[in-house]
Amino acid sequence: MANRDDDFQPVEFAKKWQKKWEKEGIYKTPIKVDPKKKFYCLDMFPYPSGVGLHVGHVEGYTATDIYSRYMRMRRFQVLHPIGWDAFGLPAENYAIKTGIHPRETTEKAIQTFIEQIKSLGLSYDWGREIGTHRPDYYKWTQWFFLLLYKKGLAYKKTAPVNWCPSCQTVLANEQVIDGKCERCDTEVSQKDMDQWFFKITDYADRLLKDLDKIDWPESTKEGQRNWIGRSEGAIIKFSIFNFQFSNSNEEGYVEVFTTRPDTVFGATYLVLAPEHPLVNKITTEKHKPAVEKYQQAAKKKTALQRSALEKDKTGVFTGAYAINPVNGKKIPIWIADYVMMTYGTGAIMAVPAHDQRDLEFALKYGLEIIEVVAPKVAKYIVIEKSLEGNVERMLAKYGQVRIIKEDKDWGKFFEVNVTYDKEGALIEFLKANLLKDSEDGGAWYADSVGTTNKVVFRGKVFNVLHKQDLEDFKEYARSTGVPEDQFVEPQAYVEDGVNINSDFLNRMETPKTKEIIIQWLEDKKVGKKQAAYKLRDWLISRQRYWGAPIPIIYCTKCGSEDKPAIVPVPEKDLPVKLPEDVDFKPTGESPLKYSKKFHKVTCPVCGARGEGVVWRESDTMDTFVDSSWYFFRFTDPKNDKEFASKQAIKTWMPVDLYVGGAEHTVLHLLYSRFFTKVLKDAGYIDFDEPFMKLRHQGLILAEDGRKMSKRWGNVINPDDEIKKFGADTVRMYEMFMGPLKDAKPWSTAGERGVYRFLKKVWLLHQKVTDRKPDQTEERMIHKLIAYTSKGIETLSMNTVIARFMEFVNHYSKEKEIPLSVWKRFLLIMAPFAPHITEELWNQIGGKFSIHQQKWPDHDPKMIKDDQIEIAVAFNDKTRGTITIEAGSDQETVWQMIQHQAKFAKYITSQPKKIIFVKDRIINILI
RNA sequence: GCCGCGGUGGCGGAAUUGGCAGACGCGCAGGACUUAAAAUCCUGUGGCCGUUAGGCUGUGCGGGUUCGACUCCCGCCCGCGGCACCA
Repeated sequence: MANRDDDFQPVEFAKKWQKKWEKEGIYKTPIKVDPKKKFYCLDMFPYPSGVGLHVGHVEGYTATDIYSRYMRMRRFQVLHPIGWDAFGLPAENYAIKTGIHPRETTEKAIQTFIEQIKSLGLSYDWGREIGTHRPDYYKWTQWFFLLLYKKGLAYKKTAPVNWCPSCQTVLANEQVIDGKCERCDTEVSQKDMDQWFFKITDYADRLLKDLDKIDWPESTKEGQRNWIGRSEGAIIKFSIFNFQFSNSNEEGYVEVFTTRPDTVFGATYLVLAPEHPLVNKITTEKHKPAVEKYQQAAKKKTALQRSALEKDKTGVFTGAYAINPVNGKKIPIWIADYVMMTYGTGAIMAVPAHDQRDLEFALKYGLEIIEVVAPKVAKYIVIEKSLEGNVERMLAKYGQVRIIKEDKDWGKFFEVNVTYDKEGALIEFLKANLLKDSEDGGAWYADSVGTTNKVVFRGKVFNVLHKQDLEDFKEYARSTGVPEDQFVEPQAYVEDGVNINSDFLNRMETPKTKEIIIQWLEDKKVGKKQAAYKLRDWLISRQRYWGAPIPIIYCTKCGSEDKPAIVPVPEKDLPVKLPEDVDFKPTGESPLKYSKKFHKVTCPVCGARGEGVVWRESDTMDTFVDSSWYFFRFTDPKNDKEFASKQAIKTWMPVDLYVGGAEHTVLHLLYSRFFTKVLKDAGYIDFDEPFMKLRHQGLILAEDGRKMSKRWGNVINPDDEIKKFGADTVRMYEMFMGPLKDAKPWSTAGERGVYRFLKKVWLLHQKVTDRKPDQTEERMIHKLIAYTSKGIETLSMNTVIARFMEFVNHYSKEKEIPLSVWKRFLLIMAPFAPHITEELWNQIGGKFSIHQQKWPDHDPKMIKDDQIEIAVAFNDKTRGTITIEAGSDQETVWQMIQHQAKFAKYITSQPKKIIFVKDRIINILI
């Protein structure tokens, strides 16, 4: 049969084969699995949005599809499932607008997704499809909640939460971006509410440590590390001057967390967060009004105001004092909103000389500044014209001198590196010998990177240790006509160094000092070593309808009217189904609250019932709870006795390859790891990381280089592309665009190029012959097989496709292609372009299906050439190439070169030296 | 500010991890086929000089190591992503 241009109907035969694949069920997950040959290849399951599949989905899904198909051909048993992360706000918001039930819109969207995915020829096992919104799924989401509750990892507390006034719901910290709701960009405010939390903080250390054992992108691991935010330090107790807790005889104290216990001698005041519970107890009568006013104001501030944009530090004095445990010094206690209640102990010891924030605060309010760490070496910059005589020689007495630049007006600029013990002498010397106020700028300055609280200017040294000093300095500088923007603002010295003004710590160097002071604090029982984390417990309550209900019942009979007992729904009563009789309008409370049916319940413990006596929790769970365990469900999706059987989990987990967008760096990936660890501790599984190997797909940008967006009208819809060029083109083009992880712009012209390539493949069929391949051809296909295998395994599909193109270009120029070579080529291209290869396989009488064939072998011996072309360089410049026998030695190659006329002109004399790298290069130095 | 990633032709991107920079594709230019267009095929294509042979130069910038650097080291510049008053 002669394939011609006109016969190339990729869209048509794609449909034909898709139908046949489905009918024959060739992508069903195998039942008998050899544990050593299992492969779990997972995509991040999509939220079934009404817009349908995006080209970004196609990229990730194609990559895992190729991988799965390849592994199947390598005779691995592959689990490659898909499902729907179906709960969530968009469907509910749509319901609020239109009154259409979220389940209806969601199921419809799922149908669209299924059709789209099928039209791409992705090899999912549809028998394992799951949806988080279906009761047989969320039954187990609720089961997980109960498991966490049983293990003491789910708890309820009143807490200030992030409240989005527009979505009328609580947000997790992770969902607040720059103080705004990640979904609607509305500014988030603080609100006290009764909320359910998962105690992920219990797992902070393990979540951090276990990152070392998984193969994930470094950036993603780093993202998680930052999010967990572990810092080593100490807790130090400062007793409160003349104060006792009212309910005991114990002396009152404040605990602070610090990462710099070595600077404790420089602690000149304490700062508590405005909402710190001690504040009201210690504030003196005189200061109460100001303190309360400040607390009120702080409470009103949004997260946005309180953080980044609010640079100016504010605070008020409480009237109370604390005692610094290392020197007995009486220091004031302030409150300020630059201290967060949610981190550390909600209180700090302020060391203004060595913390930028404390320094700004201290300068503003005139608080004491004591330097306790000096840099081992300070840098001073002195200008030549500011001194008389040999400046370099004079300065050399005080430290290492280096010329950093020369200026025709000012002369040389010297940098003096002075050790801390000589710094005082240098300053004295400069004070005494500087030319003062001379017209041409007898000025000099010191930019002492270390002790920058000193500003040295025109022969005067300003020790900016107090607010007044700074003002004095500015005043003086201004009077000399220096523009305001030239002023050096004092910088706290935050680096390591040598302790000064620190009694028994003096002359010790920083990392060591920390150990010593911590030991001292522990001995005196006024402090201890401690790590602090940025990670906070995971708030999972949502005042929303379209989510899994929290399986909790409140009973006033088991508890009391004031404090109803929390009664978990017994497992046998799961799932707690979403009620139908609801109104979707957001009120700030869950719509479930207004469902009569839903609320009517009998206490499973005491059997009490009745309105206001027994009722259900009406909040639903954050959708991230649904997606924190779905990968387990895929191993056993129909099980109604367990979330998944031990056997199924043992067979398939952990996931061998997980591909998805980088936007889930912290949320989903961290929560899934947390759930996995909880399951391990509860004895359900025996591993503690769910995803062994993770890769991200990059963003696909529009043709104009911008993000695809309805607003710009530059969105590429995969459906349109499939209709125009066929699924194989779309798949292969997306793989050919560039490395999977990179962001890259779409190019319709580039897509056409891939289409042309596939057409060439199609036409190659005419040239198939029974002739046996010769040695060169045999080598070529062996190399291609080896390259393709490796390329798929490293997910560098783009270079594999480039090799395919080279191969096809080669045979397009030949008269014929041997059948045995052609067959193997079709086999290795099958994972990339499943439809066209199936069609061509069929045309040469191959057994159905090509996708069930074995991956062709390659002989490692065959991929090494025996004739090799190497570069010939003279004096480092490549002047040509020479074909040699593989493994030839230097002498042989050199002889050959001397016999070739084209190199003769370069050989002007005996070589001084010859550099020879076997089978690579020969470089002759003349 | 801190952390992470990156910077190679007109464009997307290759480069066996220190050994012929620019594979493959797009675009562009010239040519073939055609009444014409599309499709297809052939040739060329980093820059500069040269009619050719060839020469010089070239991987963000400045240094260094090396026979040899896109690749390793030091110092910068720019872009992207994340975190951000975290003590």
